[in-house]
Amino acid sequence: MKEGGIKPDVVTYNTLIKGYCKIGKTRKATEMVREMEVINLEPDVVTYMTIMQACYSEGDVDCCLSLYHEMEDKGFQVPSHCYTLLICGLCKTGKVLEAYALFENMLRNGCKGNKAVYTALIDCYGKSGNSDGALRLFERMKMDGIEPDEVTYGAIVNGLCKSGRLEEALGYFRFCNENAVVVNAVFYSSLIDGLGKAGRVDEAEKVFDEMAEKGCLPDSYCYNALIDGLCKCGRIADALVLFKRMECDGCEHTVYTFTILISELFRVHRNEEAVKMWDLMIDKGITPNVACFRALSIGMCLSGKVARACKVLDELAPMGVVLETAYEDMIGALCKAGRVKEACKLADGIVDRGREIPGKIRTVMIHSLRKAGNADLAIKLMHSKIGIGYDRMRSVKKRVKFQTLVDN
DNA sequence: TTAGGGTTAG
Repeated sequence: MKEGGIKPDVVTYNTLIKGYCKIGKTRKATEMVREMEVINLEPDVVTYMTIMQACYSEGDVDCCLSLYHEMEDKGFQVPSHCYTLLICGLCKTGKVLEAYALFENMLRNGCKGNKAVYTALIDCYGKSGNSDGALRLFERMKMDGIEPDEVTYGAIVNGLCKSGRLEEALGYFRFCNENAVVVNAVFYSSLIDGLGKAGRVDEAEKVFDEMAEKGCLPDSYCYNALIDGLCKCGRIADALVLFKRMECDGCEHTVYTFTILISELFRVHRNEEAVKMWDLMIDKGITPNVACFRALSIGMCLSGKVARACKVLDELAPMGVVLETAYEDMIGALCKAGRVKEACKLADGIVDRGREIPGKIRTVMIHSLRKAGNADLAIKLMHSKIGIGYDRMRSVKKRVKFQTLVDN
């Protein structure tokens, strides 16, 4: 800064930092804080909160925590919103105990709980299987003078459904209907999913129809939950009808829709239709993920089409889709089905083509055999030279193949 | 002339 020029103050820096955060340059924003310290300009609460907000948006809870500790060390008055971000961040990552501890801190330091914090905590308790804890927080929230809304009720119902407490979930649904709490599609999808998973798909269908009547359009979550429920009850024909209707109603199919149907079609041995589903998905430009390919590859492997599964996987790479655990899933599925010979053949093929490090495939084979209850072969593999001692400079022929494990 | 949060999936 030039002598006699106007020196930037903390507000100038905060504005600049906010700008960097806005364009996603959080690191640069953090560097600005160090720059401030160099020119003896103290960052203030707004500085910290601006960066913390950016870290929160990026899902970096550790960064939020260290900023919080830095604020505490400096003796700053920690604002309520800081606790909110930390608690919500911890809840998102499933750290229910840490989140609750911070909630206690928040209250101890004179801040009041709010809707977001209570809802996040209720959701986190529910997801960790502690619905009673969630309900206790729900009561405390009301005692605290904070009115639960459709999001809070959504979290409560989702938690209850996930722990099989359907009747109580339905009770809250009735309560909302009777007390003018207009529930949203998220709420409905949790309920439809819960009913479907509990084998009460008729009721799930009723709820699905009811929501449209009430002016709440079902979204892809609702469709997928009902399609899944219909499949689980063996009503695949109805699931396929709904699959068609979904598109007609203007609701996009998702990778979840296809995964549900591909799994189910393979399960009932309608293998070619399952493969057609996959092709349809690719044609529609929907990117498969690990779980979707797992459904396809396991189905193919168990119907004797291991090479075909490998071919599909190879076709994905040029599309920019890299599925880390694809081979592990296939080897695991074959071992689980007792088809160790095919698993070994697959393992050799993967290594022969240089697709994976031999040592990794060896570990996968040992784990898969053990998991499938075939401890004898797992131990035999462990004490053998199979799959190790191979490098690219040597002839592939010298390597001991996985197949020798089951040859004699 | 600066910081703003919560719920749904195979």
